[in-house]
Amino acid sequence: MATIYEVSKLANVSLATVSRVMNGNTKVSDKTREKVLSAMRELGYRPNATARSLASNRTDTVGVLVSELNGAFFGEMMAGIEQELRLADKHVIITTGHSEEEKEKDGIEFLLSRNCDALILHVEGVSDEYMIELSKGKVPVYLVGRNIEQISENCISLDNEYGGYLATTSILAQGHKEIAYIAGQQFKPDAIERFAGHKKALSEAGVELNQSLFFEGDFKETGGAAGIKALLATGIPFTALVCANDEMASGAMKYAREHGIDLPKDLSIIGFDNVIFANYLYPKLTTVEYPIFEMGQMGAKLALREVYGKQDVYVKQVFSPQLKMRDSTLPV
Amino acid sequence: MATIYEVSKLANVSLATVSRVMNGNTKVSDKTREKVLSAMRELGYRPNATARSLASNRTDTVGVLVSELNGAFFGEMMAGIEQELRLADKHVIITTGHSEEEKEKDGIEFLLSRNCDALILHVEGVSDEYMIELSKGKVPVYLVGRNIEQISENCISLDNEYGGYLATTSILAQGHKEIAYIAGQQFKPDAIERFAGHKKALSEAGVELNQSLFFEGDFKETGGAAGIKALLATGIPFTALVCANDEMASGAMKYAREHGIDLPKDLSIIGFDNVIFANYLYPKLTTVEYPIFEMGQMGAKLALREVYGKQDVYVKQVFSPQLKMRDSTLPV
DNA sequence: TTGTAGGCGTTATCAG
DNA sequence: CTGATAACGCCTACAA
Repeated sequence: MATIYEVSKLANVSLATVSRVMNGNTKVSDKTREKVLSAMRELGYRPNATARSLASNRTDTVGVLVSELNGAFFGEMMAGIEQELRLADKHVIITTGHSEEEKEKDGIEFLLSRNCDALILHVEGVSDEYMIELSKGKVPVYLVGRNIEQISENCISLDNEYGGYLATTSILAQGHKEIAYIAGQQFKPDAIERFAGHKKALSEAGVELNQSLFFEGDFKETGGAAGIKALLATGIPFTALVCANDEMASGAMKYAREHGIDLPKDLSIIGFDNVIFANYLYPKLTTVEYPIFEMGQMGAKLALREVYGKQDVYVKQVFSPQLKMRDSTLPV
Repeated sequence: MATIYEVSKLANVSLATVSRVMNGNTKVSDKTREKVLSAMRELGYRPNATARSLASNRTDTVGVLVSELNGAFFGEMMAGIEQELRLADKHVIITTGHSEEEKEKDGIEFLLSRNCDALILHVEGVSDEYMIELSKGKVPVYLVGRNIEQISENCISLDNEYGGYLATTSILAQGHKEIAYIAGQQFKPDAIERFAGHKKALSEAGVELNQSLFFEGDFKETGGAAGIKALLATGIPFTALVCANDEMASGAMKYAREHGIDLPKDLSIIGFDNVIFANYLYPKLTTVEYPIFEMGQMGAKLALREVYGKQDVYVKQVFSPQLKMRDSTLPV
């Protein structure tokens, strides 16, 4: 593989000049540039990323951590991040945290060990304090899908509480009063906030929250099925079921149908996220849209602007959820 | 950040010895090792991955290219790859090819520019010839989900034709004779092979293939909807619909239902892949299982064995699909 | 605008 | 088993 040295010899210029042509920072005369470029072509020269990193102290690599690589939600998020970064010629190195504190920390360490220029994280297990501490480190850290007051300038977040509020409000507007709820793990900020929105909507409407109709799920299909099973087992009637995400809603729908519940007539179900398959379920799932693709993009843009000095990229940091009315909810 | 140099000074040994302790290849006396290790601890030393790469000509990084980052299928594949590689302390850098020849080539270039130690690809747009040529290069290339005869020792693949055969055979076994087909893009090997299996099953059963009941989709929900729409528009009756993947099946199901078709009574639909949501559709989708998570793992293992010299890892290269009988297909 | 020279932090090759 | 020392390929003051 040709090195910069051979190029400089062939082009009859110094190493520095070749470097300048590559990087385009400094001025180089057109004639010189041409000489260099043609030498590069002739040798099929390709810069060595590693050497470049060592000398420049930049790797052009952004580390990304998500809870899971499968799952519709994270897929969209990664797609948004990758698209943006790739356009800017930055490499994405990816790893998972599985929503567990220790694994998330390991994952972050793992990314840091690679000398990433920046980190974009979707973490659910680690504490705010940990993140604040991490942010003081040398490597800039950006958070997608989570807002931490003290480092909010590094966060891209959704107003989850409002989303939860929207969901339940729409259910209430359809006249439901007996409403069950399947939540996400209550250590996850998303889950907590959505549930807070739910409670707020109820209280505003003067509807009492029935603790027996609350189930803590896990944001997965199976959790949704387990949830509705438990809720039905209470024997307490309910006409609507609010799920903290679409996966659980789909699990609940499946279970309900298998147990003779006629959807949506007997039971209205609403989800959260609006992942792609929500629209392909039957009945089509009413849900709250979480613009995670765009939020992923924004996380990437934030990094591009702050770390790589891309000026004038617009970054929106706080997103608002939106209700997607479909067929899985019906007036009581 | 402490460097190896400071460690060597504190431990009173040479750079080389510190390096040996880190890498554990060469023998170092226990006493020396302890000295070095404690010096490392004291300084909070962490090796610089970049410098290490430059000197060793290894990056401990594997480049992965998939068509899309969203999508249930690719999510599983990446999860399998990442899990395996992470366990072996290898970093995964990921990018997309969007099933287009040029973009795939760009993506591969992009990964190569990062000096990956190996590439694991799921490519659909590039030709066999291109891949064979690429394999002659310096960087080992492994293919998941595609088999190319000349480089089959680097491939992890599924017997797609058999899968297609299985699907249609199961439909025929239920007495269907009027069978429509929604295929994937006919430049993609998967799509071609599955369809070949379909034809084989038909011909074995003495059922004639009706060209008018063939539609070339795009492996996406929307393509499935467009497909069934076109098929219905022919006016030719059919009692079963074979889709080349689950996404299209789900799109077709949605469209069918919206147009008054009673599933599965009026129409049996079968998919391919067995992505997670197949089981949450209504009716639950009969499909052919594609063990892509495991295949991703195998791709990673192959790389670990061949590139990183991990002995004795067992690698299975050819997988067999399996029929998943569910509720979306019914005897005629 | 261009060239020179000293790093960047490790690994690897030799000796010892 | 351990130590010097030259790479590794490029960047970046600084000088010209």
